Amino acid sequence: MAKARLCEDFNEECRDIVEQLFVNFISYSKKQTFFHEGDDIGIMFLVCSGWAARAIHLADGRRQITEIFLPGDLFPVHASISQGVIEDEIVALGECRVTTCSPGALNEASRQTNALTRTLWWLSQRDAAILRMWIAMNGQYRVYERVAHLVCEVLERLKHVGLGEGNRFDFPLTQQEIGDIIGATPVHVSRSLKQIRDAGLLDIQGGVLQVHDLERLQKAAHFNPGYLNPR
Amino acid sequence: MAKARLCEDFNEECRDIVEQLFVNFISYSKKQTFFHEGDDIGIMFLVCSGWAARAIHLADGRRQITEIFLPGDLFPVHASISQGVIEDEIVALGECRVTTCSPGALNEASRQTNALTRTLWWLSQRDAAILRMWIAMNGQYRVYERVAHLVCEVLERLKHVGLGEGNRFDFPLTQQEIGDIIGATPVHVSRSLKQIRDAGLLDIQGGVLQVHDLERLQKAAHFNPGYLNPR
DNA sequence: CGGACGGTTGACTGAACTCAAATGGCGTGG
DNA sequence: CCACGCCATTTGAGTTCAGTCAACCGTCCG
Repeated sequence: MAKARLCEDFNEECRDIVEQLFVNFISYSKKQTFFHEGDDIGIMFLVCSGWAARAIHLADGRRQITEIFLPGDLFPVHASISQGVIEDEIVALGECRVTTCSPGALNEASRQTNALTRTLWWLSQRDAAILRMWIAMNGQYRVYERVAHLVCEVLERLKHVGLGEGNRFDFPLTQQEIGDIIGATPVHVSRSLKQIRDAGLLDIQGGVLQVHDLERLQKAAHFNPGYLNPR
Repeated sequence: MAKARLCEDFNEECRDIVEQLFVNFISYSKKQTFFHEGDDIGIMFLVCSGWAARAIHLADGRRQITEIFLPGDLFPVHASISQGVIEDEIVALGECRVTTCSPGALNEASRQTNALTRTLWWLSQRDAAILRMWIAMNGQYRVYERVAHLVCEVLERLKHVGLGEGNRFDFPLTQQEIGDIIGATPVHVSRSLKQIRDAGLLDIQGGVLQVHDLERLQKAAHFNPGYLNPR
């Protein structure tokens, strides 16, 4: 979160307010579930480092990751349990450090600072746009295109918060988890990654992803970053 | 919208406020695009009758419908144009009558009425939950399961606003449009619908869908309505 | 009457899944 | 330090699901 510059409205003032509001630090370890017992209001999380994901557990045991949270991302956690069954959970993908804040405090601050209001609006719009794009990805794209698109999106999002320099970034996902995001089996993810690797577009080694040819990768993914910058 | 009772918080007071705020009626005809020229803020639409959809146009010409708006649904429209290309549009599916309101007026009213605030929160939570479920549908389910799930979801949503009595409702979608929602070709949608029909689960005739065996349809769809009722 | 459109059906193709086995890294415990 | 087991990944072979191409039908509308 060091040099986050999410959107145009996120200025120094915003940063200061956020840093004053989000004070409690928590660390989650790989596969640990974010949990905050029975509160109706929920609690706001801001990712400092590492990745987290929201996942749906389907009736037949399959799992779908519906959102990933990268450094700088803000999201509410409130238990989503229906008839005693956890339908919707948030889980750390690798080590993940976050800070927290009550939604009330954030709303209060937002009432007093227009730039913060607009930043929160921007974030919610962007998150919704990502959800819609993932619907399109899963509905329309081939598996290797989805893998490529995911990488492009993550890289673009990381660049918004000053990470991903040299088209290189920490990539904690297993192929199983990639499959849970794009709706494919780990076997097919492996094959698709091999295709992309063999085409010289990227490499993954030791949890670090290096994009070699961003332009061709984006073309292969039909990636257009417009949806990540709502106005 | 006659006897809408969306969530617990949507009471008589809310209904009165909404009826006072949303005064301008507009009708859109089949395939007509919702349009409101160059405003940054956007404008709020409330569906009175008929269906509308938000669709993404992908680089290769394919189309993905990412949201459908049924009677009682509230959504903002603001031009989503990047580099002169329409990426995201809202279009009528059949005849669609709506009312409009400025977001500012709605926010102002919400500041004064807690029940309205909570209703708006409930709506946004539910919409996000639907987006996430659609990601899961497109990622994990077989095409005939997706078709069944879509019907279950629509029926459940219609029942929230007092429609769908007798498990019967107006269904304006073409098979092409169903395919644009669930990520399938119209040919395969036709086959899947035939399967579902032949199993005696539902019938579509003259733009009216009749569910014959809701329980078995829900089972075939792995449908669990929990996500449509955020708390 | 003719054309456009939506829906149905068949034959074929191709993408992605399943099942299965083998590899290699990594951490734990002897 | 080594052996072992676990986990993630890779690869192969066969199957199934869904897409493509194409023909045909019915209806609605100009």
